[in-house]
Amino acid sequence: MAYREYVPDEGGRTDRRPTPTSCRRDAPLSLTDARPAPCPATVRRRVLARTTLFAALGGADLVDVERRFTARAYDAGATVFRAGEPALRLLVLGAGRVKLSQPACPGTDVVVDVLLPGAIFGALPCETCQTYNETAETLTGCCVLGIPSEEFRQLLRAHSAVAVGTVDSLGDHLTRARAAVARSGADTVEQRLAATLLALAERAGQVGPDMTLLQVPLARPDLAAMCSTTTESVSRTLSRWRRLGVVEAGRRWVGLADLEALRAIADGRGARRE
Amino acid sequence: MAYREYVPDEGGRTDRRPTPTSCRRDAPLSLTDARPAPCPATVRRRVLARTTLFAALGGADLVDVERRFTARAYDAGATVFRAGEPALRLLVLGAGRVKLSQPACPGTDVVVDVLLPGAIFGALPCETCQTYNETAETLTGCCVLGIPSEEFRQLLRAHSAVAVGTVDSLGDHLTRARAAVARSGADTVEQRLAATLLALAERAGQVGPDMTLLQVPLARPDLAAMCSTTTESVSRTLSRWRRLGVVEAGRRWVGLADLEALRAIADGRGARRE
DNA sequence: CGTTCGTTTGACGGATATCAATGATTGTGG
DNA sequence: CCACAATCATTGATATCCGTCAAACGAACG
Repeated sequence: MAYREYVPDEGGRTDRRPTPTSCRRDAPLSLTDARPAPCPATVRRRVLARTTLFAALGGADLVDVERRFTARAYDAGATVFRAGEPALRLLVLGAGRVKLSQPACPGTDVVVDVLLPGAIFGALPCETCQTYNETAETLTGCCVLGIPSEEFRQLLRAHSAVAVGTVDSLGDHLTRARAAVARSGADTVEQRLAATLLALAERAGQVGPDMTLLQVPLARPDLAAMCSTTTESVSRTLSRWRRLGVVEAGRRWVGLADLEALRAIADGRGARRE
Repeated sequence: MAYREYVPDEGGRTDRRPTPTSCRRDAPLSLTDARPAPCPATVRRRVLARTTLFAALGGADLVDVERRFTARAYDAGATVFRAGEPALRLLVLGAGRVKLSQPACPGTDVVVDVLLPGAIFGALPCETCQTYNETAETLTGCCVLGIPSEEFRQLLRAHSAVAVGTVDSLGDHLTRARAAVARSGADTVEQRLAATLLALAERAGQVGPDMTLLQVPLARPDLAAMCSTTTESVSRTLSRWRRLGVVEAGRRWVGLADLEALRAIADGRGARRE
């Protein structure tokens, strides 16, 4: 993992015992209620230092780089930018979770990625990107660092370490995006959803005694938009898996109880027997 | 477009008149029969100079960079590397067309991108890429330039212009990959196929008097693997569109006759009436 | 001329999108 | 503190797109 959370995890809140009166559980995520984190300079520097982007940067350079970024805090559910708006700033996610979605057929959006702290997004340096290609919405309270895209290009040229870091970061994003394309090729909803959840667990899974909890507060429509399916199908599938003991899930959270079974499902072997 | 073909287009062969005895036409692509192009040093340099990667590089630097690359020619249908093999070399496509595919559910591959000259592929610089994530196969005769990935990292650090170019190139690839994710979210095969063809036309469309010819020799299974569907569905859809006068298509080639209609289809308005 | 590959077309069944209604949870304002 | 609204999640019934199986056809190649 390129980056470890700097926000205290509020450890205690992870006590999930089954509420007897309900098949659901209290949302066990430690992120759901994260308030918009303020980003003082020292925190900013720590955040940047941990990103793939600026990992290779020395102390003095880091300060120089940090100075150019401005920070902004967002509530959960806020829109950072919208697809089609002029792309002015390159952003680095300091804390929280952000989802990137693109409009597909009018009316439906597809979630192309979920970002963890350290990710770069917004006005990526590329040839013909005058406008944002995606819409960025916060899934939790977030701290976002930003820099005018022009200025970032200067940084690239000035600090070769930044350029190398950016290359690495973009390489990761590209790898992940292509994996998403491959995932979306699976023919059944079961396979796509299983693969999507496993990929999320890889990046944002909090391993617990009886399940791996996805530290991303995704609602059913979000999951649907990641799997090219509908809210209802996601719900049905999760219910079925819950009955089989493969996952646990509630309002805006999912935990993976049986990773091996999910892998089997993703590969087209196993599951489904109603 | 970041790059213009350096292989002579053999212009004359584009005379496609409808063969009366058949609904198909002679393959009108000027690439299908491209023999594996030899890549002498001067050509190599010209190729590299035109890529986004090395666009900003000065003359002396360019020579230095070029010297480190080795060239190799491939026949059409050759495998450059396979997913899972140790990722040793970063490659730059000099001439021809390459498709990248990832194994999805066992047995089915998904085409995650089609590469044009100038594209980088293979061992992309990213954090944890020990093995190739995709399989690269040539769709035409190709000239491929390669460099050990370690050596490329040195290049990145040594020439900041290379690093900036790489960032731009990766940004383009990422943009395209995310667009592919969004495309694959459309629910009907018609929409996905239309969007895919339009995206291809944008990059590799040769505009003619009565249609835009896709200069990529994609077979039906290839198109199917780009749209997450089956050969049969692609064939049926193309046949329907052919009857409506929206496209023309034959063995390993597709021409778009009515772009506006295709856009309407991709957006979920229009088409289908058998 | 025969073989092979790429493509086309048909028939059928199943997975899933769609429509619709209910239930659970959260937050708000009285 | 409670009632209400709003959001999110679940479940059912139905229609249909499309994946699967099967077969035939045309083009290319030796």
